[in-house]
Amino acid sequence: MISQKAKYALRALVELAREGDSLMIGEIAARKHIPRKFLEQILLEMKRHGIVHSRRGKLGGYSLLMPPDKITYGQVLRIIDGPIAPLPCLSRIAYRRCADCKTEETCEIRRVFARVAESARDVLDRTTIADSLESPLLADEPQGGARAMARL
Amino acid sequence: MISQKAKYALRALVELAREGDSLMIGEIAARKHIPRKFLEQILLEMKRHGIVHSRRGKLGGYSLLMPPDKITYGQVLRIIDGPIAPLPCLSRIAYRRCADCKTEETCEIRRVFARVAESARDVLDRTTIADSLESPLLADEPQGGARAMARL
DNA sequence: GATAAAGTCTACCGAATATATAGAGTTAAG
DNA sequence: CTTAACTCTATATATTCGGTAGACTTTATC
Repeated sequence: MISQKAKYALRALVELAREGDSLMIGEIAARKHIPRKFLEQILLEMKRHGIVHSRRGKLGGYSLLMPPDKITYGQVLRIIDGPIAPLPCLSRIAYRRCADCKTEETCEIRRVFARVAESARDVLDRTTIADSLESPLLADEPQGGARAMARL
Repeated sequence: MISQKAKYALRALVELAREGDSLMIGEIAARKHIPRKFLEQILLEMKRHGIVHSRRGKLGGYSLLMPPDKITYGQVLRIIDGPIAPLPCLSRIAYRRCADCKTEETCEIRRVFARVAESARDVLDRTTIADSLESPLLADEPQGGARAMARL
């Protein structure tokens, strides 16, 4: 399960992309039903990672710093929730050996989760905020992969 | 990230499958470096779900109740860690609406995570304990499904 | 330059979850 | 009837999650 925080982050970014312009934090919070002070922390972190830009003072607000089709789900999730990999020894951003694992080559379960990680990245690193922008009613696949949208 | 507990469960099941016979809990714990009392709880839960069988008393021990190629990774992970789905509204075993989501049809992020869930299940529900049994050196695909192994 | 309204930063907090430990109880073999 | 296994329930401890609080800084406008 992804965290509530990550959901908030993604929805806020989608909202900023929809608006196309600067939005006040309170306005985003109200529209997406996100606790305002919590959203502050989230956007601040997005700012530190160069995803959004902010302006202070009256007439302040947040806006996207990168074009929506350059912001991937994977990027956002790694910032908020940390590694996508299901095992620390499979993480690209925060590799750690599994404490109780003698050698990775003979780990019985590593190869299985490597495939899970790979397919999760395949989706998350190719899907962008822009892909979530289209009207949900005539929603089509992100970029042509009809197979990917199959049942469930 | 999957939990430590799930890793223990999977490794213990692989060890039981390797042994092919009954094994004492202490023996499994020693071989796989799993805290003994923690493993007790795990195996008890596996027993409640019909995965393993136990015998009490002297000469007691645990053994698999199902053949290793019928025990999937997905099955074990759902018992120990709960839903595989990244969002509660995408879970098959524990569906819950996202509290802050008006309608699922218009949720901006749901469709993306539906694809992640699908591909994770694709791997986890097709891979079994038996697939982790082969010598890691001449490791090949789980069961011939070349598609499942496809690039990335 | 005072005020109001926005973002910034740091700290804290309660509840839940993760990772175990402890110990008394039950069963079965010898 | 003793020993050695599994069984069950409770407890402990640390970390994470989801959120609040409040003081501070910046900027537009009067």
